[in-house]
Amino acid sequence: MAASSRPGAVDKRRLILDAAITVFARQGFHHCRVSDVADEAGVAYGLVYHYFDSKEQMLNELFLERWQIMLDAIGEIDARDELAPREKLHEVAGFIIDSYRHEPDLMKVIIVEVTRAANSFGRLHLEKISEAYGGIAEIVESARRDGTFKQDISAQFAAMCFYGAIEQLLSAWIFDLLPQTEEEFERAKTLVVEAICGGLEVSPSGAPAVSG
Amino acid sequence: MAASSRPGAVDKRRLILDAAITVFARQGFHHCRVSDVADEAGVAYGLVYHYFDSKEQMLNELFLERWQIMLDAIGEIDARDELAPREKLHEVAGFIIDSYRHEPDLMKVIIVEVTRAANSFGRLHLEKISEAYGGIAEIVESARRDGTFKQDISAQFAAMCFYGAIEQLLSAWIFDLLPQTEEEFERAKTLVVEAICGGLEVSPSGAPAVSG
DNA sequence: AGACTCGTTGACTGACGAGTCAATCTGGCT
DNA sequence: AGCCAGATTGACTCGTCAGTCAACGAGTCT
Repeated sequence: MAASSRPGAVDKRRLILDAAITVFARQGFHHCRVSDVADEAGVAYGLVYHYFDSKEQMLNELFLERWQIMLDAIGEIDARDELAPREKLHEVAGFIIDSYRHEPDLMKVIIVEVTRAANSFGRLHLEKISEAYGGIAEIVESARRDGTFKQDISAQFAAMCFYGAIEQLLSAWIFDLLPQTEEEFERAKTLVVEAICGGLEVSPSGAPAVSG
Repeated sequence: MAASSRPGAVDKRRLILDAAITVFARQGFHHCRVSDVADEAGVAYGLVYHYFDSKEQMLNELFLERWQIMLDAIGEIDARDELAPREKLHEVAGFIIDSYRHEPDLMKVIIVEVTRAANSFGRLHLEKISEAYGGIAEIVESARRDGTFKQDISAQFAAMCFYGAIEQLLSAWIFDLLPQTEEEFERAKTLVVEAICGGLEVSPSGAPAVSG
């Protein structure tokens, strides 16, 4: 595509996309100007339109690029037969949480401007977003089949609860409502799975978790 | 305040606010014009500014009005000592789900444009939003104290998971990803509590849930 | 050197839409 | 009737900003 001609040259396209992440995360997609992105990238206004058709297309591309990586990850995790259902969900939670840990701005943009924007932008990507729910649902479904998970909670429903819990955690971090330390991120991976799979209540007859 | 003079007259302020709910829900806050709201209300453009300072103030008011009702409801539920923790959470989930059932447009606006809009608008109301998490956390906290809920999952954390699961369900309904029938709404109330309190996994030693 | 291509520039345009305001209406009161 | 206060109207202003475009630069090839 672009900038493939001179090898030494910086990939301006990538540069602009990265600047967009920073600006969208800081000011929000609606409250920033294209010129803010150009300034952040240290590039002329017009160059943005040399590489992208519109402001939306940038957001578009940021979302699709990252979301596909997540979809692939979920698919791979589901395929690992050696893992128990709870372990699979732990891997999924871990992947999403690590995504936020390593690229908080990008995840913030994706969640705030796309995933949670039911009107306007998110609608376009509803299908892609749903694929993630579907991937998680498959993990749950196979756990229901082998008797590990309860029958009376549908896989789709369970997937929503699980994903919703994780996204709420990310939101809480984004909002600075929960502490963001390395330990907290690690603890969260285990706890969110424990909360959803094992439940908040202590085991009925006082049995100390799974012993077999 | 306004229109209290002539008793027979329609409360135009309320009329405009209701129109705003419809328009914001349909087109999204950012993608609608103030004139759309005026048209929907069957009122002149200028009248909107007679009753409200700005477009944002309308959203502001819609959110605060409804959210306060929810905060009060959560407080009252928490105060009912005759209820077990799980029953309290069932009441909370029920209240939120019924809110959506009875006023889907309003809840859609609140969730999409305020609650889930970390940048821009939501930031202003972070404190109010957090109060809800705090209210749910208190229910969880008392359950931890009396030994019903696990010690190793903090109340704040648990509250996030619980609220996140519910909000994701509402989102799924808003997006038309899950069926919206009376039965589904009722089932969801029980299932979301079952998922979070009891967990997705079947009870360890095969004990058939809480029998007491 | 001259010509050609593609990256780069930033001033400019054109549309859009939030918010203003002077004029008009309505109904009550004296 | 004449006056007043508050409701109602909608044309207009004015700033903002997405997107355009003509010009410029920097390599490359002949």
